[in-house]
Amino acid sequence: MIKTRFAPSPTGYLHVGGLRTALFSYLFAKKNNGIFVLRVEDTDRERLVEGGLENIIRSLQWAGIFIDEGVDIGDDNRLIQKGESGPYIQSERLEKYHKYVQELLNNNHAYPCFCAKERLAELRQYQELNKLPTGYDGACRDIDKEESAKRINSGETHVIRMKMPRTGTTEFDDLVHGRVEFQNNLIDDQVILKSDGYPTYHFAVVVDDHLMGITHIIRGDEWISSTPKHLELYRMFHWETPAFAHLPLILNPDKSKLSKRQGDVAVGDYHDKGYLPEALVNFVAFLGWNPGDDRELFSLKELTGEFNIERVMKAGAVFNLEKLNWYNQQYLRALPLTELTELCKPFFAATGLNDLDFDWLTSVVALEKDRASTLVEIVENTKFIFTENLEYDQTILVWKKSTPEQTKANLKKLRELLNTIDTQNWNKEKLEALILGWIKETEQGVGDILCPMRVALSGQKNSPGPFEIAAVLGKEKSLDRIARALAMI
RNA sequence: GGCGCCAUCGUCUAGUGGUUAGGACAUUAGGUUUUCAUCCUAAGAACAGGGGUCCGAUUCCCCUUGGCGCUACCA
Repeated sequence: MIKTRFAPSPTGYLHVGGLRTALFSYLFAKKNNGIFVLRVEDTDRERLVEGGLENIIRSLQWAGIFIDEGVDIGDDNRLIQKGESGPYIQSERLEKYHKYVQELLNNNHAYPCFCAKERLAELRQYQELNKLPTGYDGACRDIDKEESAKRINSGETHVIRMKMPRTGTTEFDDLVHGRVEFQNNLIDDQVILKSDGYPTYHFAVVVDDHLMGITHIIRGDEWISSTPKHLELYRMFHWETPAFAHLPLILNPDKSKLSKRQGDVAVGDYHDKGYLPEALVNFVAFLGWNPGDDRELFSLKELTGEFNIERVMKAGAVFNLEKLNWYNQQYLRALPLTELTELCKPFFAATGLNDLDFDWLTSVVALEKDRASTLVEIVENTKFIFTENLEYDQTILVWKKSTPEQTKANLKKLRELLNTIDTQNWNKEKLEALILGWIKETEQGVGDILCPMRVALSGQKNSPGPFEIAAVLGKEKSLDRIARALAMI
């Protein structure tokens, strides 16, 4: 049985890189009828953020990624843990780590290290200054057991380090990179248990992946260099090693690892800006993967069917916001209008527009459905509908091929004509038929009439067409706006 | 500094020992349109460099260069 996991640290929010890692782990598990686990790696007590874990799980749920086993949010909105290999939160597993550390100590695979942080800092400084490889020098590696026992009993602070072999190589076959090889003597003795009694990532990840029966470790490329340490731990314990797949990094436009400095990186930010989860997921899936042909639009379900770890790229991929916008536009358009309106409602509410008639709001949203690329854009671009006293810029109001006098006269006649339509017949089709018919009949320029009309109704340089807007505004408001515009010329 | 990973249009990518090196986003130009957007049409745009192997390399190998990652009692 295939089992994968996503193992975030609850340091605040879900990073889009994290989303992609979670997505690929999830897809790989689902594709193979396997199990997807969520484990929480909270061994760094200083970086914990209140509510960070809930936020991460909510973001995953928003994206459509649900957890088979591990930490989740239950129906009562509380954190729950499900599965046989719990607890799934590392801070609740300390006893297990201590047991395995002890085993390593007993077998002489690990040793207590009493080096003060200051000494380590000096050591590194010296190494850097002299352009030597940095790393622990093994000062405590050969302290004899009796002495270290004595020092520990006397209360001396210490960490536990694993003994890396000083010779040989460690190699493994990565599912995306192929064979990767490292020289053992260049890897220093990693701390596995910190002085506060918490394990380091390197130790906890190995113990947990083993105990939880993880078969495939799918994680970011930044871990590839520390894989030999993990492999050595598996060897020390005589545990079967899982398969590894190191995913290419998602990059900033300058090709560095995607970071907050250069744009939004939190999944929540994209939600807040009005991106649809389907679009983000589709986009992020294509950062480092493709189906091998020209198809680009994939639902999560379709991705599950098509995903193939062998088709994952080796090189990092730049996060291209314009392409995301395009994806979002595609999904926006594909959405039924009522559903789209429903999704827009909270965004309207955020600008103070509450309790609007739903059917009418639907017609407002329809104005921008095929034009906007985010939900926020829909709201922003339809703001003029709700604005009470529009201000007009005369240079826009008067069409470039016309004069103020002409415009004034045209709008006046237009208004009179519009007044002949009664409220029941006030809809886009009728308006269009009437006005276009009149323009044709009187042999006027289309732009001479429609342009000022559109600006009078919207106050905008650019907007949807005049008939759609008029229909949404209704007769009274439309005539009112034209009158106001008239007064401005 | 050391180690590792990577390298096709600006970006995401397809692709093959022999192709006019394909698509998408973006860009530019034209067309449709009452503005903008949409839509349609077209164009420009890439195999990092140098050695091999081979009849032939973008493709296989090596080197160089460049980019990135790691190098913590962070993950």
